[in-house]
Amino acid sequence: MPVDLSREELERIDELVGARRKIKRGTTLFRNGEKFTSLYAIRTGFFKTCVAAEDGRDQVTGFQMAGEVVGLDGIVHDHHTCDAVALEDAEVCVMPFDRIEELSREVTSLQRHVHKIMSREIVREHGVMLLLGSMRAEERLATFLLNLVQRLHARGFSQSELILRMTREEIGSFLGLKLETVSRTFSRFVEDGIVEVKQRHVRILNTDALREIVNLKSAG
Amino acid sequence: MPVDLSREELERIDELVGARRKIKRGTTLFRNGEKFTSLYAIRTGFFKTCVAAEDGRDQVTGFQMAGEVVGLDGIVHDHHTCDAVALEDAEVCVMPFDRIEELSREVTSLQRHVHKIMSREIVREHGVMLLLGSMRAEERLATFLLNLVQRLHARGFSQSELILRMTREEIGSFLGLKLETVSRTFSRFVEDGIVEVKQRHVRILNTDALREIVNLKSAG
DNA sequence: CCCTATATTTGACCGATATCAGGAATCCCT
DNA sequence: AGGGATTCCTGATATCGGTCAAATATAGGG
Repeated sequence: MPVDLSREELERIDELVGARRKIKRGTTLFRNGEKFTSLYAIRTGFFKTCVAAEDGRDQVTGFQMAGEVVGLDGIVHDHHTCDAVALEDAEVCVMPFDRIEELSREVTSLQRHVHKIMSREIVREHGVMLLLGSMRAEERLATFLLNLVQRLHARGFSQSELILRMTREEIGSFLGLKLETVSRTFSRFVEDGIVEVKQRHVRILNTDALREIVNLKSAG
Repeated sequence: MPVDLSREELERIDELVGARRKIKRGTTLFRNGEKFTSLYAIRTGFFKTCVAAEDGRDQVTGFQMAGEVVGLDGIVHDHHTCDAVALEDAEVCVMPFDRIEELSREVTSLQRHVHKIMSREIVREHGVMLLLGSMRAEERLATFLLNLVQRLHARGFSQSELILRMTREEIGSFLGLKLETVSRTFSRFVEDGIVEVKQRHVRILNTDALREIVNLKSAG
């Protein structure tokens, strides 16, 4: 992860990373109610996090990929308040949180880094709230695709091609839509020549059209 | 704020609180794009925070009252990414963030406290995502009222009576509804004898009914 | 204390998304 | 490679909340 660190600082931070842990597709890294001990840096694989209401409803709160950190929800109450589920076989670095706190008292840049990670998550969630609170189905899906492809691109993957690791239902849960609406909206994008879709394989043919869908609507 | 601290630690933390600042109703504590310098602990008054999309749409991301902290969004990019607007004349403690970081390297309990505040905000936002993503209008408003009254009660106010500091439009923005829907939903609650509403003054007559509305629906 | 801007309520109608249902494609395990 | 389960697509219909419009109430500055 990109922080400016001296050699010595880097060595200190190596102490922080405990075991690695492999997570099989479909299994959980942690679950709502479990004791919080560590943050997890995703090395490989793809996760979703979701919260559940008492009545069984549940809401995907995010999708996380290599280089991202999960587990921040557990800090407040020493217990996790959401589930982290691997959508494909994955590997994470386990970073015991008391070690993180200890080290970040000594290594200023680590302290700063931890704060930024948490703040980034807060800002990301603001974006999701904007999406859920004010966008229409097409805008939500377009926003979702642009966000995914941008994050993948930052990791060296294609700007225009991606494989969805999640089902239509999971996309729908994240976007506040039913899976049928997700499917129909994909179909409309295909009709309009904006994307090609073969099941989980998506190729973006017209990125600008997606951007327009996001920005042009409503109060535009 | 409730942390266990020694006398000495308390004195250190006093250093942290810089000036107080008064914010007139309708004016902003900080704005999207402004340089981030400080977190703000609300002493008195009531705020909303909102994010804006390029096209002018905007989304209220939360309402904050005495004892709560605003400004966490600014940490990632050293600039704020939302507006904090006072909904009534307010006063805040300005806490320069570099002082916070400095002190929390020395005072473990402060470090822990800062982490918890950020994690709490993340968890709160998960709840909002669940609301926006999966609840119907009545459930959203019931959840909103229960949450507000619970927070007010924790501050020594009534469990059943509250004064809304925000407009129907702001409630609607927060809940992902139009103001007309908020108004109509209030009216339905009144018809059903669940609440009394006189403009901004709300009296909850049947808390359990509100709880049922939240829990009983959908997958219940 | 009045006056005007702002906020709220309510009605009628519309449209986007949900719901229900059936069938097709695909994946994954054996 | 086969087969069953899961996922996905699409159509018909229902419904919730949005939109447009107008009347009323209220707050707060002058």
